Amino acid sequence: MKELASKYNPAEVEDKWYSYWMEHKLFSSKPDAREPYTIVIPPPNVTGVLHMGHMLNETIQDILVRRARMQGKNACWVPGTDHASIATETKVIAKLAAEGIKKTDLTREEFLEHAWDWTRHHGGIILQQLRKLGASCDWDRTAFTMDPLRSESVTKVFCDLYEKGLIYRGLRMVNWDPVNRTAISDDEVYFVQEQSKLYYLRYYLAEGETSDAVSEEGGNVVHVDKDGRKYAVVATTRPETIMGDTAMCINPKDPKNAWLKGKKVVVPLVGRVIPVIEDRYVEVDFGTGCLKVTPAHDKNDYMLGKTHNLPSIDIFNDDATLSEEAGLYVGMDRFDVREKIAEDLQAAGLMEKIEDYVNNVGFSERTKVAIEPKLSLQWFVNMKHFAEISLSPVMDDIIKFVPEKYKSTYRVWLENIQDWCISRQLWWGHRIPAYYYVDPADSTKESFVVAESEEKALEKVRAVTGCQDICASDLTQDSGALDTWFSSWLWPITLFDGINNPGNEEISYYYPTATLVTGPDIIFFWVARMIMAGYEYIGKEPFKNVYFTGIVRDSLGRKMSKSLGNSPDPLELIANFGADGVRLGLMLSAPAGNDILFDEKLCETGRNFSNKLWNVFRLIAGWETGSSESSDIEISVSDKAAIEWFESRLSSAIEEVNDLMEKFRISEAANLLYRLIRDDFSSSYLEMVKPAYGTPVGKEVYRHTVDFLDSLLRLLHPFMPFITEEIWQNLEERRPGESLMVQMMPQVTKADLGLLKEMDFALELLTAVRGVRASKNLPQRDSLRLLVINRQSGLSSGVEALVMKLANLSEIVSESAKPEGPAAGFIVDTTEFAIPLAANIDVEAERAKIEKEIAYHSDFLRKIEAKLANERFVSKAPAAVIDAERRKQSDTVARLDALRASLASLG
RNA sequence: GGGCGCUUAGCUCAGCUGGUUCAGAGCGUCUGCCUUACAAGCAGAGGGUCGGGGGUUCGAAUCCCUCAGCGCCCACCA
Repeated sequence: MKELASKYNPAEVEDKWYSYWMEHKLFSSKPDAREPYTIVIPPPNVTGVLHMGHMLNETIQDILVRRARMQGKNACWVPGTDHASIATETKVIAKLAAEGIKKTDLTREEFLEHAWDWTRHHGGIILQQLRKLGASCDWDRTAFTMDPLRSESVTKVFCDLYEKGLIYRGLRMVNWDPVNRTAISDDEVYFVQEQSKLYYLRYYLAEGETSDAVSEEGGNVVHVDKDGRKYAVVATTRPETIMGDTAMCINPKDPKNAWLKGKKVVVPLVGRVIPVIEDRYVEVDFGTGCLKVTPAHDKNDYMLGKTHNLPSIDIFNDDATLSEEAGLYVGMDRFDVREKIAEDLQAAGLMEKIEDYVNNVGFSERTKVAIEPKLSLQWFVNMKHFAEISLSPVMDDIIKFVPEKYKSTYRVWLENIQDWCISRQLWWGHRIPAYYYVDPADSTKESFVVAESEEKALEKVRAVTGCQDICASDLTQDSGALDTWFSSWLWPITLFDGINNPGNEEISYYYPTATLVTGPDIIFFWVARMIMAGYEYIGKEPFKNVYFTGIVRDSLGRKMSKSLGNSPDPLELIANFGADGVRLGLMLSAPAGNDILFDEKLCETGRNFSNKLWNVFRLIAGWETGSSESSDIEISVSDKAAIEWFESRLSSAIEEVNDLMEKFRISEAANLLYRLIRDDFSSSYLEMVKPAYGTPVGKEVYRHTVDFLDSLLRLLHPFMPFITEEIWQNLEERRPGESLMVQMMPQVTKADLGLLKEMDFALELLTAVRGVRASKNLPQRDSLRLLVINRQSGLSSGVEALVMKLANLSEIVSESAKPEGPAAGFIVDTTEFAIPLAANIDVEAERAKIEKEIAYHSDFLRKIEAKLANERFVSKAPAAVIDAERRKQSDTVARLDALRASLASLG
């Protein structure tokens, strides 16, 4: 055995084993007779880089996959990336802008060329980084949401849903991103409370409107200017939209504004005469109770416009500058207009007042620009059908959500679902397979067909129109692209080619997948929609479990972000602490669904533990098994007890780990293994069987110890794959290509509960003796005598021998009473012990200590006795509980007796 | 405005179906140790009225009500 460094060096080890696993194709999966265990990666953005959120996510997936593999399942983890339509397009535009190129100067083809360049250049870095983490993905399966197979599937699905009437094109109020000049879905809008202003504008009664009959009676609030002209006041946060006003609205039950009923008013500055309509939608108490209605630029106004048949005036261009339609401020930006028009209104005497106001403003998630509600022709998926097929599987736990609380989030969303706007006015993405043509019978009419290809579209057009002269150049494909999620929602299906090639071997074998690991932030974007697509296209759930991780925050609880600079670079962490160290650190405090407050300290704990394990190996590897004769030496009772105990301990730990993993309590499982290895195996077991310096270890002890370590390595492997492989490979002779990765998890054997309990007692006794040593300054190398006073029951000889060895006792003697002379006394369970001391002890301190104990236990006893004296308790509580209570009572009495005896012996 | 969740040791959190000697773990703190695997270590110690109040129960950290504080999601009244 070569010389082993006392410090574990992950950098040397990790790359070596990753290459080894790759070389021997250990991540590779093909359908076979075994039970499949499939995980599809939540595809990161193709041009993204690894951040802490990914680290958490991918570590969990790797743990699940590696564990399943070691349980004999055919584990398959499919990696890939997402084209991230809007995110990538935004980045490419920014990059071009830096080079002085505007998107509008390019053709679609030229732009896509740039985008593909960018993708090739920056793409897939993140997948390379995942290897550093140890991710056991089947890299041969690496997919991209915009590769040919996935693209073809997307187009097919679009056409299919259109045929089924589940996709439609319609004029709707959508969220418009004026920077990217595209519609976005409701889910891509976030709201921010903003400090803004509420402008109160004067809407004068139109010429010829008589209001003579109006009196102030009945609660009417009539505004009159100095010239005696009557006007209404409208409060708005967006005065720049008045050019689009086509009505003013009041609540029919509003007494303040009753005088306006049926009247017409004049839009300030614009001069347009608009009617006053009535709708209960208007809040009487907000502002003045008068609402300006701009059907083209507000969702609610749009609804009002529809109900009351109002005209709609679109005053904005696609970039949110004022259009010709506005008539005023043409070409100016909306926010500049807001300031300008406020001044102009003021100057014209049309501004009643301006108040500070806090309101919620919607922003585009991608470009961080205020979204503009805009009426436009877009493509939608009818979600009613999908909501129906996807609710009950989650409610009935056919798809299990961990943690469960997200079930209700999911239900509420589905119950209030809106149609999904899937068209984007972007180029980077799957192009919408709709083809427009001018109707040959009526040149003013534009029609369209939806088809998988231009050829098929042409056929359709010819069939529909009956006109064979139409050729490809007469067709114009929709210039828009599809929402990224319209490809992601098919991910678990398209990874196995289940759309183009339904029922193929792969989809039949790997689908439904086992567990999806993702953040709750994309439960609607992605999780829900995958469930929908899964049932629609395969008729089965896409996954059996969804494990929602929390958000990784910094130690102050702040979200990690680039701008705060509080996000550590994962690769740097790996370089500092080893991938294993980082993985364990993350897992030690990452309960499902709870945010994790990340601190590098965690990784340090992980690294320290790696080192611990490494030294465990060094110790065992360094043991001499001695000459062949020594192998005949009979095993000592203490070694035998140690082995039997750890066997039981290990078995019960395996059982616990199985249970925890079953319940996705991953961090608890990590914690358990951490303690099992550090405390039970290293601190206790190894110290028990460790041979004296220079003496050989017995063959049987060695054999068992190696087996124990082997089992521990298997259990730990999913969490810390590199170091466990390194040690496993060196622990015994291995054949080329052999790997811990594909060994079986250790099985539960029978745990001897009596022995476990006995050892707990022994370890407690050991701690007590060490406590005496620490407080009395008695070095470990000096052996002590231990007296057992009035012994009730004994330890087995093996365990007793272990206590003697670990506590360095010369003997354990039974006495009927505590003998005279200085001694340190203590009680474990109900037994009193004493260690005779050479020097005098501090009697007063000792007395105080014992008295404190007596007080505590007396109080405890009082409570128990009160309980047992309670008639209702004795008659109502189950027998087992009463028995336990009686046992507590007698134990406490015994303990108190011992304490009092101890006190008395102090003299 | 609606919904969900949280509050247990200095910090981060377990504590599951009310009862196991139940008040726990890790980290941090303090004390002593360079003991031939490991100072990235070992041994020992201290530390909590389980957010406040009320109720149910023989029995409550655990169930119910209420108050306070915190967090998240949804909705978007100009």
